[in-house]
Amino acid sequence: MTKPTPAAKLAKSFAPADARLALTAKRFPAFDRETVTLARLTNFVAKGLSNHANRALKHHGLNHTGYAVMVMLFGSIDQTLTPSQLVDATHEKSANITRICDDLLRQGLISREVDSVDRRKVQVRLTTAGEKRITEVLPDVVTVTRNNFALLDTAERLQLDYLLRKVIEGQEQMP
Amino acid sequence: MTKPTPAAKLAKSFAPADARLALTAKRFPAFDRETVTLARLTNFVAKGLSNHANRALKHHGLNHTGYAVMVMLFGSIDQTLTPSQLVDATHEKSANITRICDDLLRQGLISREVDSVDRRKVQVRLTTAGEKRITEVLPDVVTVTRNNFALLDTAERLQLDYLLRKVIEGQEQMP
DNA sequence: AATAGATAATACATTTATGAAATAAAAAGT
DNA sequence: ACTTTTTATTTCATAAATGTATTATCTATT
Repeated sequence: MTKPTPAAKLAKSFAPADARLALTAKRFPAFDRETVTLARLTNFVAKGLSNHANRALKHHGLNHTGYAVMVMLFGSIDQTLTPSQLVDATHEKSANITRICDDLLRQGLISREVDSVDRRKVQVRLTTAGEKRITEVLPDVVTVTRNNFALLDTAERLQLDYLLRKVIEGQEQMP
Repeated sequence: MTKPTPAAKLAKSFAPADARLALTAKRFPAFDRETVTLARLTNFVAKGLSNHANRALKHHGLNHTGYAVMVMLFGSIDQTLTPSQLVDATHEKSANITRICDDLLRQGLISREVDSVDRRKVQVRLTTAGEKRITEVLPDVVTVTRNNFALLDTAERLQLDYLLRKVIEGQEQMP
């Protein structure tokens, strides 16, 4: 038998990837099967999260990135952030923030105003329509998001939270 | 004081997101802060993984998705899979697999052949050049991938593996 | 106060990814 | 045998994301 797959009973849709990575590890000894598997698992979970969120958001005229921007604005003082702060909060690249804000602006969900103190900065603010939209959308998306993690109990969620932050901490130390 | 952030010392780059989500939870009681946070953390870790991998892959003429395709082929019998099997192994959409294979074919790293038994199917196979390329690339990418998880010990890696699979299991049960 | 360097945001070209439709072949049902 | 349905892949139009360059403004240094 080949090396046992961790938690073999779980997550059938990951089985094909498991099988391929197991064989790669066999053929290429330096292959670090566990960390590569973790990378693929993370990628897969992230895809599932955004796919499910997008489905719930589509008929609200949003996708998961536009939604992320609006949530971050909603959770900010005066419902206002600069594009740079949106980059920091969403981890999207600045060019993507510009593009997404262009779209939200077209929909009338945000406004843009040059900062009067530092004129390099732009203040992006949720409009009344934007606040209305996000509060309409939130219940749906929150439910969908929760469903992704429905099988984890409270302790497991906290553990996952901790482990993911520890990974990020490691990533921050990478060149 | 607002509710304490889990593992507050860890992962500075997630602090802005934490702050926004905390305030959103305050303003919108139905907001499930912990699961939404988990979703953002997962998204962020996945971004970091692909960004770091892409940097290591760029001067090998690959990106992380093309690399994923080649690894899955490398770990397959006769180093051959159909596009559908590549979809199952990589979790990329079929149209994307077609596009990526077009590129790998242009580079001479794979071959495509119509299956003689079931003529709907296409057998995608790693060429000699493809095998050479992937074995050149693997050490670099494996090192980079490992570095992402450098701060986790063995038990934590197994725990993360288990939790991610449990999330996937939950996602599989979603409509 | 003039200049050099850093920061902020956007524009543009290109790459990457997707949904939906089209094409083709096999399998299932009649 | 014939029709319907399902499966497999690709095509095409579009969306989403990125890297790099550009413009503008601020900060620090001389």
